Amino acid sequence: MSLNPRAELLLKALIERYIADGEPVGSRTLARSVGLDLSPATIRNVMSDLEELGFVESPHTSAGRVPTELGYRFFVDTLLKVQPLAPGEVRRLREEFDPGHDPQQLMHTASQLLSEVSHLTGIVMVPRRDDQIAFRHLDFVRLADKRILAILVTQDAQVHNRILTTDHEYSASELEQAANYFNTRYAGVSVRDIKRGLLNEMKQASDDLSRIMQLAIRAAGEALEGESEGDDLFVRGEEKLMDIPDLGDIKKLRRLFEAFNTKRDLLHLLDRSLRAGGVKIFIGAESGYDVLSDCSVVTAPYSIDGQIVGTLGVIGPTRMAYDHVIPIVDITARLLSSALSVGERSASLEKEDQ
Amino acid sequence: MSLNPRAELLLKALIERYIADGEPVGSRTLARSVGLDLSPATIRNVMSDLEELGFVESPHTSAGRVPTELGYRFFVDTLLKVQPLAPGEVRRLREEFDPGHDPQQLMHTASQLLSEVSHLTGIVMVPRRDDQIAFRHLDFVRLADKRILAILVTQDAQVHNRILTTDHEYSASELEQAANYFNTRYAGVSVRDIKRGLLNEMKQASDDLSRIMQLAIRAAGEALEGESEGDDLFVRGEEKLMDIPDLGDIKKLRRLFEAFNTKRDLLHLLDRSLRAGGVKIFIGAESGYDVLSDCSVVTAPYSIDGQIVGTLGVIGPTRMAYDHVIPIVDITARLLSSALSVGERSASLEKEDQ
DNA sequence: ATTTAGCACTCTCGAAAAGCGAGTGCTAGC
DNA sequence: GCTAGCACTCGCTTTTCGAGAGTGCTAAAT
Repeated sequence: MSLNPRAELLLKALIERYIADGEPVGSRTLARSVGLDLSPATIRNVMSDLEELGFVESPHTSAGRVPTELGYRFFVDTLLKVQPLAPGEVRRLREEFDPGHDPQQLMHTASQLLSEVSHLTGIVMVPRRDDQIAFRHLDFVRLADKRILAILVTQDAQVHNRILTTDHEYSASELEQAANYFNTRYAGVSVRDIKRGLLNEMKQASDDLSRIMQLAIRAAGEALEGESEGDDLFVRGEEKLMDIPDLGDIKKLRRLFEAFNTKRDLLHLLDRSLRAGGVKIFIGAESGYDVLSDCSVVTAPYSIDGQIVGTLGVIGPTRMAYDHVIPIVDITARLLSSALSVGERSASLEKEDQ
Repeated sequence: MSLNPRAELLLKALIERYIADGEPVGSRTLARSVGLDLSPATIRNVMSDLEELGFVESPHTSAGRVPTELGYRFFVDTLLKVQPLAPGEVRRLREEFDPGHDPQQLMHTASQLLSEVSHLTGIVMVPRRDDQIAFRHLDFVRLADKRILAILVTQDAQVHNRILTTDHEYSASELEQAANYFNTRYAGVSVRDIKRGLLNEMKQASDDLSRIMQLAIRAAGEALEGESEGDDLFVRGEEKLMDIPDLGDIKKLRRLFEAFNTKRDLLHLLDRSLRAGGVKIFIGAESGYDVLSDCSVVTAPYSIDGQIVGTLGVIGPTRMAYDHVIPIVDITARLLSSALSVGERSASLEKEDQ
């Protein structure tokens, strides 16, 4: 679907104006704000066409025009020129990402920064895909009788832990032995492969060893899975959503906040955008979740050592400054990737983020 | 300050009614709802007295009466009879506290339950007082060059971790040696004492050992302190606050949500109620934080093996069902204490919670 | 064929006005 | 000390009205 250049220009001007002011844009205003020397009447004719095509609509007979979701979509796809970030903001972001921190902390930082810099709600999905995360280190700590604390460190330096209750009492040296065996044997192997490998192994192994290894496999499995509820999503700056006037209606807002606590829908959405590389934008109902119906979500995947492991982004009103938000999300994803990657700094960042 | 019995009865009836309906209570309504056979006019006279004393007020000339903060205070202090919890709710709470879980998870559960059962916002403060928490186990994991992951387990089976960047490269065996030394020597000692002890020790020790121990002290110190921002407070069910009609004004609500993210004020408040044992109630401005001006906070401390370590509670409208909320907070605190205590089950719970 | 000027029309928003209902305070009588 | 009655006060809702903004249409101009 293509538009004549003048119509495009006007649509662009209208959307930018609407994003800036939040009020329906009338023909006179638009005539003045756009460079072309056209009378309001002409503009009205063009608007009429745009309305026909579904790009704009008017809230009521005598208000100006407002972009529809389709209009926004066309805008971000073909009209939008993203603004380079202010150097100050880039510096700010870069400084806050201290690669010396552990992943949890980095993701926390990321969500916080996304929120602060964009003035929207920042979200970071924590990776929890056992096929992509490699095992690094396992450690047992004896608690009371038959209760053992299993600590599992993954390649990304993330620490998972879980209390196991066993039916047999293990000695400290037994535990140490099991941990050692496990550590030397499985370092660097993906968690999923370990699970498979262990299943085989247990069939062959002697009874005694097998019992301890059974423990180890439980530790590995449960430490990762048990957490799935809880620490899998960072959300910061939820309160910023209260500034969205379209959500004046508290009911909607409440449902949105419930969604933050349930997390399920949000995780699905982020998971969807995991597959597609690069910045992805969901406008209003496009997300498919009607809690997000008046919101847009801008996401970007982030990676560890080149492998995509999670998604981050922001949630805000459909009427957001996409040209500003997109680079923020983009750069934050890169910075996080780079800080998480234990290897050398990602070269792509150095090249592109100025 | 004492009231004649009839006035007390009426005040009690008025507050209960107001808590139930949320609307100013007029003399006729009150006359009907209270058992006494009095005419509205008589009630009006009593109300006039109560208003004089500052227990009630009317929003405007011709509305019913509404309790003041002083009224609520008098109510909870001397008129309130707490309702025993419904057996179903007690069972529900008890079942959810699986002592097999780790502390983080238990606290998460606690905040979730507080919110669900009370229909208010649940908060749990995570203890982080280094003088009360004993050291249990330390472990180092080598990451890339000069980056070491320190994992510290405290007596309550809480796992803390931190990435240290060192200026010297340590071998795996050096690290193991340091951890071993530390573990055998300091098991059971409070974290604060370890810090002090180490300072002395480092002056005497040889250079080589001292360097490794320096690492250990950094690990111990930073692992605990580095977390102070982030995981120190669980808040669940914030969205329930949106149902408070007194906060219809979004501005106030927004400030409140900001307070949840800042956490500072909330932590102070919870810290204050740490000292006083038992359930503590802050009504409106009593908390001293004006974000909480239209809210009440009901808190109770919880303990590990008999020693108070943290506080939990709920935040809701001043107009909340105190008789119901108080036992919820009370029992949740006990159940959490009991689940956290690695020793035998706390006897006090068994006795009192029915 | 496109653009423009003019004009009648529609609709929202805010202020002002009116009516309703709930509840009070007061006074006089029981 | 309690109650009945009554005038009065407010807040809330609905209505009315006018102003303002912006549109669509038509007819003229380029």
